[in-house]
Amino acid sequence: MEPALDTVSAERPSQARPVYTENCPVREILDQIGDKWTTLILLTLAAQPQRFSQLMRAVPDISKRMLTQTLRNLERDGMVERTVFPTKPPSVEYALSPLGRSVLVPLGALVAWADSHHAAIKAARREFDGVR
Amino acid sequence: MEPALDTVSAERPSQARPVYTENCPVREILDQIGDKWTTLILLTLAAQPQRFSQLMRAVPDISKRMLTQTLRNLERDGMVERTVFPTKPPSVEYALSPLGRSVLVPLGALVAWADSHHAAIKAARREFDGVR
DNA sequence: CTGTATCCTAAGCGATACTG
DNA sequence: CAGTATCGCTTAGGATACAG
Repeated sequence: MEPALDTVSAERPSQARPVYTENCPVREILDQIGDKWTTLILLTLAAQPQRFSQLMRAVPDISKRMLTQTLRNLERDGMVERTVFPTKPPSVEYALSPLGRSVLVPLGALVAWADSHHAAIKAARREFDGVR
Repeated sequence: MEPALDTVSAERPSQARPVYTENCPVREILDQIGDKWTTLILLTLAAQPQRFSQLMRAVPDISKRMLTQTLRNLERDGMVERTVFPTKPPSVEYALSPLGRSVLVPLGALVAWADSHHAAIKAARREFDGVR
């Protein structure tokens, strides 16, 4: 498999080449992870498997529509497993799959970075907005 | 500063509490990193500082409008430094700041994850789409 | 060469009502 | 409880034309 990160090319050290072109699978994945809810759901499920209504409460401002949609996409990508218990009324539990747990490592690192640097970013913004 | 990751609460082990509420600074940062172009620009600048037109070539399908906008946001957040050389016609160089280089660590890890797992994801999708 | 301004479309998402 | 269907708004973002 090709390495994704086509950075400085040895043959042409002064010229960067295109990195990710249009139908790049890495782009696709990043796009989904970067959508409004996916990361939040993954982080919430990291704590423990949870039912639909628990997730609704854990992510206070998500709509049923978007929760369903996000969960379906995650299930489709093999990151989340969905289990239906035939109680009445039915209850459904969502849990991270091994793949889902594995993405949590780099994702958690990114969240940790955001948490420890958001003060610096806020300061940079004030500076920038003040200057111009 | 509070830890961002409010996962399993010790007091109420069977109940997850809300993770990130609406005006969470971590959400803001993730939203920008997760937009269509920011990560691509950061990765491209990781190779070397580059001029506007070089970036246009390096990211083949970005528009001038979005390149400008993404660079401005990154500059505003203190991740990218913009230097104007008073040549004629003017040339402008963009480079990562220390903050920009620091985010590249977790971001690079995430990209590496995406690269090494996109085959598994594609397989999961085929499975899912085939079953239902 | 490095932008800015305007217009316009497509996608994302929320609100609401309905269903097994 | 756990969804689905429909609607309509809002925003992201592409195309194009213009400017310093």
